Amino acid sequence: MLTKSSTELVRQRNSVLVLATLRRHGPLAHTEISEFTRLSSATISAITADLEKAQIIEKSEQQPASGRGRPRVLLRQRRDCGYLIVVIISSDAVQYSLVDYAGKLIDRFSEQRSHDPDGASRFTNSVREGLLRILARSRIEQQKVLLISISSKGLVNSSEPVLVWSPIFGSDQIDFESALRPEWQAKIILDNETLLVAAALGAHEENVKGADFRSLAALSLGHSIGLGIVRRTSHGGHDVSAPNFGHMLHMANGGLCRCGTRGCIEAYAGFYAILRTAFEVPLDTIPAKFVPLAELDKIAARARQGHRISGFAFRQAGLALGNGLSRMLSLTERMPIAITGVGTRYYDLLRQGIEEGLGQSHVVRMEGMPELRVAADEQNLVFEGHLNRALAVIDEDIVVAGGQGGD
Amino acid sequence: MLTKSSTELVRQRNSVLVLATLRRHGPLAHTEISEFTRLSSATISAITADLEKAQIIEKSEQQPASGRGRPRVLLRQRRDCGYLIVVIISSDAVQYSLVDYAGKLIDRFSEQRSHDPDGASRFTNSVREGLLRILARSRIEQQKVLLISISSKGLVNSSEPVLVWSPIFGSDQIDFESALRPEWQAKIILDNETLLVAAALGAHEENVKGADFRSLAALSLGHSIGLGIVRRTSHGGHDVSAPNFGHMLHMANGGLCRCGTRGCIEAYAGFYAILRTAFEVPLDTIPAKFVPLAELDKIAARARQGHRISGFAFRQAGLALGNGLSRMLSLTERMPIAITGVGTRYYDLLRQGIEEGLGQSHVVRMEGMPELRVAADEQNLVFEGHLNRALAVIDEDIVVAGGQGGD
DNA sequence: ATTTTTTTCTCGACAGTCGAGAAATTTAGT
DNA sequence: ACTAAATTTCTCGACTGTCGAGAAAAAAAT
Repeated sequence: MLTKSSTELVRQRNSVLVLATLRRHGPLAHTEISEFTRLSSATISAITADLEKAQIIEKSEQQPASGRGRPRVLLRQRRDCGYLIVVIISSDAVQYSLVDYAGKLIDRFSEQRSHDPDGASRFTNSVREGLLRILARSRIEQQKVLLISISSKGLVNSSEPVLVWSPIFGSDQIDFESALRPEWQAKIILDNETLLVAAALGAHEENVKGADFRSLAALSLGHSIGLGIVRRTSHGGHDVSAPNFGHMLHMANGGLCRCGTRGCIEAYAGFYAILRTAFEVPLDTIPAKFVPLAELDKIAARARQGHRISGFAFRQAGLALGNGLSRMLSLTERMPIAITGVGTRYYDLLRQGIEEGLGQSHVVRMEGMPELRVAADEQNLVFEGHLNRALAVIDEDIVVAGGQGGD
Repeated sequence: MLTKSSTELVRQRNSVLVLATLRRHGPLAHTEISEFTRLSSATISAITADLEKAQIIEKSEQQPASGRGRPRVLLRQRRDCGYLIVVIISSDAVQYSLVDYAGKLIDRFSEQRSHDPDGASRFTNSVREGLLRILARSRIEQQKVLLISISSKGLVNSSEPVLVWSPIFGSDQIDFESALRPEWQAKIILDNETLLVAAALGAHEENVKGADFRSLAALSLGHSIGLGIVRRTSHGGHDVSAPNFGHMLHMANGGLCRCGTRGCIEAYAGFYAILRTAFEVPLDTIPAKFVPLAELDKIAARARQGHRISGFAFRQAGLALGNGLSRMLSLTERMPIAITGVGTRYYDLLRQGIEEGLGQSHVVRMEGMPELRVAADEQNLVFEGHLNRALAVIDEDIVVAGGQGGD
C-alpha cells in the first residue's frame, strides 16, 4: 500500500485480467469475457479494441453460427505476437522448447549434458548454442522472442536469474542474465523445477476447487529432493516459493550429504542415501556422484520381498521426509502434499515412513495427517508450470509496454 | 489478479495511503502529504476534503507560522473518530488498553488471571467483563469502539479470531467472535503475540532502512517459545505470520513437551525444559506446569559460575533453537533474527548453542550466519504491534465504509 | 504599500468504467 | 420474401478519478 494508484493502472490491471481469462478459457467472445471478468461490456469493447490495435489479440475466423442472434466473434491471442523459449535443465540433459504466444509448442529438442565437472562456463556456452539452434530451426526473428524461461533443480535467487546452488554445479553460481544478455534482449527468468510443478498443480487445483483452494506443496523425489509451495494471495494471485528443503537439517551431525554438510534430509532420502543405508556403508562416507536407477530398483525389489535392511533404507528415507514435512507444516498452514518425481515408484516403500515421520510432530497430531497424493508425469507438470508463469509474465510486460510504446 | 479494478478502488487505495502516511509521519501539511505519497496536490485536496467532510481528519489549530509565505495548515486524524481496545493476554494477567483513533492511550488496567484450569468459558466471561469495565470507566459510547485487537501466545486461526491452541488453555479452542458478537459490533481481530513483536520490529526496520528492508524474524523466549516473521510484499505492504515454532519437531522421540508430543523445540528450550535438564530429571517426565523465574535465575547463576550441568541445560536449549531457526531459514530467505522475551536475560548462556545449532545446517554454511540481535522491552513491542496493525485495519474499514455510507 | 515567497485551492483536460440503448446479424415463423 | 424475435457487439453520455497549471490566500521582507 506504499505506492499510489491511478486510472492508467486500472486499465493495465484490467487488460491483464482480460488476457489472463483468455488464457484460462481459450478463445472467448466479448460477452463471455465480460461474464468471466465481471467487467461491463463497454469496458471489454474498449480494452479489446486497444489490444487488437496493438496486435496482441485478433478476431478469429467466424465459426458455424450456433443458435440464433448475431453470431459471436471469438477473440484469441495472436500466435505471432511473440515467442517463448523454455529451457529445462535436468541432471542428464537440457531440453529446449519453442512456444508461441498462444502457448502452442512449435519446436523441441533435447541435448545430452556432458558429465564433465568443468562446469559452469562450458555449460552456459552450450545453453547459448542451444538457444541459437532452436531459433535457427524455426526461422523466427530473435527480437520476437520475448522471454526465456529456464528451470533447474537447486536453489535460485528469487529476484535475479542466478542459480545459487545446484546438485549439478554445486555452489558454482551460474548467472544467466550476464551469460545471455548482450546476445538476447528477451527477458530471462529462472525458477526451481519443483516450484514449477507446484505452480502447475496449484493451477489444476484452483480450476477444480475455485476459491476454496488455499495452498499446496509439491515434493519431488529423486537423486535430490525438491519442494515447492503455492499459496493463494489475498488478491487472488498465486505466491509460489521453492525452499531449500532437500538440505534442511534433518538430524544434527547426521549422515554426510553431497553438499558437504551433515544431516541434510537428502542425506537420508536422496537416492544415493538410500543406497548407502541399504549397503550399510558408514554414514560419513562421501556419497556416490551418480546412482543408476536400476541399482535402486534392485534394492526396492529386495525390500518388497521382505529383505530387512533394504526395507529399512526406504523407511529411513520416509522418516526423514516425514519429519521434514512436519517441520514445514509447523511453519505454514495445513496443506495437501503432492509427491512427484522418479522416486514415486518407491512410494509403496516410503509411505509408512513418511506418515510415521509426520505423526511424530505436534501439528500433525493437532490438525491431522495432511492429504498425501502422488502426481505422476513430473516432466509435463514442469513444462506446464513454465507456460503458466512465463505467459503470465509476457502478458503483463506486453500490456505495460503497449501502453508506453503506443503504436 | 483475479479481481477487477475500478476508479473507485483507486480513490479508496489512495485515501488509505494518505491516512497511512499521516500515521507514519504525524500531522502533515497538504504539501508534505503530496511529497510523501507522490500524489499531485490537486488529488490531495480532493481526498482530504472528502476525509474532512466524513469527520475522519481535521485541520489542526494553526501553529506559529515559521518562515514566510502562506502558513501551512496541518492535517491530523480526529481523535474522536473512533476507538480501539487492545487486549493482551499473558500467562498471569490480561491487560486492557483503550486507545483513540490518533493512537493515543486513554486508559489502561490489568487483571490477574485466575490459575484455575476450568478454563475457556470462564475466561471469555472475564474478558467480556474487562471490556465492559474499560468502556464504563471512559464513558465512551460502545458504538464508537471500532475494533477490539486481542493477542495471546499460541496458535491462531489466520482468518477468524479463534485461538486454536495456547499454552494456557491447551487445545480448548476459544472463539472470540462468537463470545463477544451479540454484545459488541466492533470488528474483532486476534493475533499471536510474537507476530505483533515481529510487526513492530519490521516497522522500525523499515523506517531505518527504507526499501532495503526485506524481512525479519522475532524469536520470543520464555515459558514457551514464539516466532513471528515479517516480509515486505511486492506492493510495499507487510506480510506477517506466526508459525507454530515452539512445537516444531526438534528431535524425533525426544523429550516430552507440555503439549503431549515428544521432541518439540519447547521441550528443550522452554523454561521448564531447561529446569528439567539442569536437574537431570528424565526427559519423559511430565513437565512442571509453571516455573518460577527465580528458579531459573538460580540455574543461570550456577551456569555462569561454571557449573557443568547447568551450563549444559542452556546450551542444549540453544542448540534446539539454533537447529529450529536453521530449518526455518531453509524454508525462507536469509533474514535477521531479533530475540525478545524474558529469556533474553539468559542470552549470554544461550548464544553459543544457538550459533552452533545454526551452523550445523547447509543454509547457514552457504549464506553465512544470520544477524542475531536482542530486542528488549517485549511488552512495548507487543503494544506497538497492536497499534500498527489495528489502526491500519481501522483506516481501511473507515475508508470503505465512508465511501458507501457517504454523507 | 509593494514585492516575494510559500501554501492551498480551483479549473479544465484527460483517462477509465458503467448502464442503456442503438446497430448488426442471424434464426424462426408466416 | 418478409417480418419478428433473439442475441451479440458497438456507441454515447454520465460519472469518478488524477494531473498540471495557474489563481487565490496569507504571511514576511523590502
